[in-house]
Amino acid sequence: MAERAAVYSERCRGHGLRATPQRVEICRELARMHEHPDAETVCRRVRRRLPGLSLDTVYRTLKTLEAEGVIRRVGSGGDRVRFDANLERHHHFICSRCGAVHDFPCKAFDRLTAPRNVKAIGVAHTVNVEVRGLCAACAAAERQRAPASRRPRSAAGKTRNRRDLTTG
Amino acid sequence: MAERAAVYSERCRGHGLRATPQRVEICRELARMHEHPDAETVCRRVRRRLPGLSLDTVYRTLKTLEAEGVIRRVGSGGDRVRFDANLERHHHFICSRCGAVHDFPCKAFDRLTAPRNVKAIGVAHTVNVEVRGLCAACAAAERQRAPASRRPRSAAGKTRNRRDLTTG
DNA sequence: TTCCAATATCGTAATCATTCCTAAAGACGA
DNA sequence: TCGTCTTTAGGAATGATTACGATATTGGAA
Repeated sequence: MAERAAVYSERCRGHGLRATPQRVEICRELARMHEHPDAETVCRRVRRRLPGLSLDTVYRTLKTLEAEGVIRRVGSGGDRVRFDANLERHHHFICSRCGAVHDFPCKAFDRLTAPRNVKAIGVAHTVNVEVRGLCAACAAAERQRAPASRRPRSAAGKTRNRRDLTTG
Repeated sequence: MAERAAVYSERCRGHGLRATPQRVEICRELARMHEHPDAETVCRRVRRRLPGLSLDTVYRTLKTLEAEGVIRRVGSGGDRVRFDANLERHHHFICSRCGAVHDFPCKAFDRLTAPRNVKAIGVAHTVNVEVRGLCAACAAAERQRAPASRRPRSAAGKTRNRRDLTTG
């Protein structure tokens, strides 16, 4: 545990950042969470150790870590930004109806490398696969809505309550 | 031209949606644009034909089209959501520094299919690859900032001006 | 063709995540 | 120890997105 803190201190310094307790604890918490937390969730959880932590600091730190390539954003979300600090390679399933993001592992996808033509665009660091479709819940709702026939005359998707649907 | 409108009318009705002129024109404009426009850009362009178009309608329509799987969001963006209506298969390069999104084609990636374990999550529709790294501009800026040494003591990325950096 | 209920649109106001501000205090690293 | 970077507090501002009430339009039935 104590060693872990040292690990993240080193990581910060390696990126030319001061290893403040706030940054270290935010990093530790991110590494521990395998969900896709938003800034407020991170703040809430880190506050258990650093009660005075300000939300502003969390936003600043997350932005910094993203720019350094330590974490990444996920979900193409509209309402709130979510982050992914899962360092193991994994891929994403995104529900185009409710916006939920689920991780899944895939050895075959892990082996993919960027093709040559991306050199013209920039320097590639990571390659990940994004699968889109309907999550189980939305697919069930879809079947419910149109059991066998084609169209129930009304009631399109009503895409409300997009928040808090993202799970790990 | 006139036929095109009919095509999109049909497409709307095929999804159980009323074929209003607003929707039809928004669809046509999206199909024509191979960039990754945000809602406001779409609105601005469609207003050349439908001057009274409200921004609210654009937002609603984009959300509806996304839920129907006709278009998708891109970029994991924080500030504004951008959409991708490019129906040909292609993949994305995302700069983790400035957030720019670039398309690139790749036959090998086009052949990918969702692995079996996603069945537990939901029903897959599309598979796309996301490459992350530094775009040419940001990579150049990085070299400039730290020509040979390691760290210029200060000045982290300063991720400002994230907007309008997304190109097609 | 005309009518009607369901739906979509408009214009504007409200919402809400995110960022910025200042000053003061604290902490890191050399 | 010192200088500089960071954080805090506590608002306040920003700006994209969405909700709201009134009005207009659509698609199918009479």
